Amino acid sequence: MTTYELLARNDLFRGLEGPEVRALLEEISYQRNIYQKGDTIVRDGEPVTGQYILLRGSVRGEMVNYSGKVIKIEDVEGNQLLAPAFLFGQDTCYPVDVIANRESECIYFNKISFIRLLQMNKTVLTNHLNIMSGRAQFLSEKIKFLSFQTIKGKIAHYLLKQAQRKNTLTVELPYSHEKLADLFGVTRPSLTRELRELDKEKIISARGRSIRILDKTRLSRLVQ
Amino acid sequence: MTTYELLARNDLFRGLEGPEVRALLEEISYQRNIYQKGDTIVRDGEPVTGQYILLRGSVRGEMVNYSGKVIKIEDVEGNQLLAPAFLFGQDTCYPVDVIANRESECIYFNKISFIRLLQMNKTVLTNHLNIMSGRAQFLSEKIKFLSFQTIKGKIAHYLLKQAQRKNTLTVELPYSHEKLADLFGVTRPSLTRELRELDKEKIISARGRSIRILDKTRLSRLVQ
DNA sequence: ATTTGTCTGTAACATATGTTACCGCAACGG
DNA sequence: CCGTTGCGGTAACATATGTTACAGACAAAT
Repeated sequence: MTTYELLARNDLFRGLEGPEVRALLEEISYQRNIYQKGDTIVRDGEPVTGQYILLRGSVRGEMVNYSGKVIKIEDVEGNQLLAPAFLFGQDTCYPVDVIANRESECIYFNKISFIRLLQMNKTVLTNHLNIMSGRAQFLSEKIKFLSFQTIKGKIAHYLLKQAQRKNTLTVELPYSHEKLADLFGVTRPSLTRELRELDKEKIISARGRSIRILDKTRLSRLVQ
Repeated sequence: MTTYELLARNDLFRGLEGPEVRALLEEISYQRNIYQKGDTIVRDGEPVTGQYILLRGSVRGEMVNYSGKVIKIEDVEGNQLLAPAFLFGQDTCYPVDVIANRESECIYFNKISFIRLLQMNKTVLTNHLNIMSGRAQFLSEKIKFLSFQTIKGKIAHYLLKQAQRKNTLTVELPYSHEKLADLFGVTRPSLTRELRELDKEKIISARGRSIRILDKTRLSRLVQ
């Protein structure tokens, strides 16, 4: 697949065909780079001078805190923008190291070129606004979530949202307890314990990943 | 002060003069509304169809959870965009009720007009990208903060950041323990207790709001 | 068929934090 | 001068959650 076809599948170019993407990119300067597993793509604290797009591969964001300990922040898989919310704004330094998990390919626009790109095409502009909005919405949701004090509160909130979205009382968890616990910011055994307890209290029926809401009223009361 | 002069001081129009703002707005349709104390400006769950700008006054965002309890999310004072990150993206419904704290004035662009505005002027476009980035950066910072598990970790992180910013070892807390505890997402007695303990361990010297970092190395180790 | 790894379930125990209540101090206004 | 108020400090106790470790179920790989 050509770079243009790959890019046409990226959210930034959603709605455009390969040839249109090609026409846009012919007017704009950019670089392509291939990184090997373990290569550092950007460093924590480095100024953000442009926009990277991960075409293929997988990278991770790592944060180093004052005491030198490394914390993985998140994985980014294939065909996405890296740190779309850090090219603009006051604090235009990368908040993390970005390191390739395996062989990965990136395309890079410097800031001026990227702004031109946004101005040249209305679709690209609205796509980018969508991406940034999506990011902020994701973060905002995550904060609400982290603010629910108890694990049961988080479970209740999560289940009620899922149930509401699909308009059903049975929820098939889309992740393992392990991943879900990460999402909730708690440990796996604690999450499992609380799920078991809700099951014992007959508020939900939980067997592994499949959960059925038995008593919506009591479940609702658990949301802080 | 005219509407144009007011808007010219808004971050969205930063870099433009009153007459330029006027020229832009003459080409674009918008509404002006005045709200009285207690009026609801937007409702939780309502679809976002355009962009509000709070010209003057003060509003608050309130969230109602499943169990009907009201939680204040944040205050927005004068001359700012309301929910700049929710006009685009998937989830284009307001996540909160927005209610006027006192008499307030808003200007409203529908989505189409707003996109036109962004396209008409490069300065406005980059300003808006800056606003949205700034929002995401703020949220991202907040998440990092909430993720530090222990209260001591939060204190350490906070103090080290303050100290670094002002390049000094003495920090005068800008808030009461009460407010700071809110910011940290913990209770006031707990925050005070931890501060006292750090003082006892001679890692900091804390007397009320004035704090002096005594052992930066050990303080750093507390950041998770 | 056996091994391997991943996932859920479980338990004992440690610990961080919340809850509630009270004290004393300083600032302030009547 | 004296009550009021807001704030920091403190303590006893309750509880939520983390830590660590292990066991069984199941699927994938060999």
